[in-house]
Amino acid sequence: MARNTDGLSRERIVETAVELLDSAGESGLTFRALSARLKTGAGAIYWHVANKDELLAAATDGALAGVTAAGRTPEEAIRAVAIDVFDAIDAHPWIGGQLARLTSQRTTLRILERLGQQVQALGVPAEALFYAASALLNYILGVAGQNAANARAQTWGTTRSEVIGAESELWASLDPAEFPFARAIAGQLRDHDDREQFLAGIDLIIAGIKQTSEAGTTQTSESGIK
Amino acid sequence: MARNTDGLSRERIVETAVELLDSAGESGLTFRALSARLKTGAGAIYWHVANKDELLAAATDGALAGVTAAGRTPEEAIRAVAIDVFDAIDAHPWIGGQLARLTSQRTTLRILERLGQQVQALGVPAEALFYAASALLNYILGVAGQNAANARAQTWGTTRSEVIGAESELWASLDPAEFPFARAIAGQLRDHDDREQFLAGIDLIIAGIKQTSEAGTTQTSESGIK
DNA sequence: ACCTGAACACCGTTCAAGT
DNA sequence: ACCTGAACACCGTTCAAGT
Repeated sequence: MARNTDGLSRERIVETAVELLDSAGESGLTFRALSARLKTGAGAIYWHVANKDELLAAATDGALAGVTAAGRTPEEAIRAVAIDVFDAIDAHPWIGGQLARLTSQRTTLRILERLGQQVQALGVPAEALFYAASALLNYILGVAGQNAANARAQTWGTTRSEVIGAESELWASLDPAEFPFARAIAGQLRDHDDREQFLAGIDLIIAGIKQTSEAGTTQTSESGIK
Repeated sequence: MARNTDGLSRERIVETAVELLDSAGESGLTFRALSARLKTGAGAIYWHVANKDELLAAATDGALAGVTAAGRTPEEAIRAVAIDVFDAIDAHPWIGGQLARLTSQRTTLRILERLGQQVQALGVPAEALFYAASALLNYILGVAGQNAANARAQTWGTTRSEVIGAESELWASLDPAEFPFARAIAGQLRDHDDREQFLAGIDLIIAGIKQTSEAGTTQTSESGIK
């Protein structure tokens, strides 16, 4: 490593793309901006990277490479995987948008693998494994997408708590006949913590997985053993 | 209604945008294509619609206006909401991508309201309502995003089952040391039904919500009553 | 083998000018 | 009040030409 410091390389391109995404957001990554920062021509990048989608996938893949599954129990390990993904998105909000678009199947497959191994360790019967693990993955991807959308909706000077505060007031002022629920939880929206909310959802799914698999068979039986 | 058949109107613009999205996908909606179909100038649309984001939000909102919450039990009603969203995405794949981007907060708020009312009916304690309902919403949005991504990855002539079959074979051929889980469930991936998988996830979350709220307090107590 | 940079075929959006 | 359509300021991608 550390060879070829001056010449262009896929590694250096992806690295610079991440810098651009971190500092200027999704819309900041441009082949022109990228080539300017790399002091090269716009077309040169295409020698090392097929197109923008591949570049984004590589950037996402790199940023999530460190997702592990440490924990003394399967439950803890599942939470650890989820937290790793959450923290990565927190540090690089653009990851959320990419994950939700699935352009990087390799990345989601790796996360699914980590989750699935722990779901297996939970004692879930073989025929229920796929649905259980993918429920966790889809939930994580949903939160990822929302976080990215929230980050995108901000930018213009406002802080997160200002946005949440305004949204909470909006909910509190809705028509009581049509939106009783939103009104009732407006206060919880204002005071909630994103990470706690995220983990509460993970815990609900884990609880559901454990309970359903303890019950012996799922409601949709006769589908596994044939 | 049915007035102004010839003149441009927000209604007619949104309607035509949906046609374009349905027939040509997300990339098919262009102000040039739209104005050509409406036999008007590209700039005329801006008189009725602020920009493309607003147009997409209006299209998404319209396509999901029919989401209801019919069902004899809260569980059934939650499933009904989820199925309505799933079916709408199935019919108009571009909705998934929009929902995951949250450009249409009104739409997601309405879905959250429907889900939340039923979660309330489930007997969930007040301080756990927000997390429970948003877990369901985030899961639904996650699946929505994945469906949209799958639809996007297809287009080029291949059928859904061909794509799934190829992916299943890939999983089966992965390194057993690194991807034991993916290998184990490759068959389930091949044979699974998208709707059944989606509903299985909903059921897991419902089971988790019921079990956690029956237990009296959640792990994260002391946060609600103060 | 790798890089340059002009050119191509698009975008969303604006805006003077029309009716 | 509403519409026209040329123009602006961008995009991602290609490709002849260079080294």
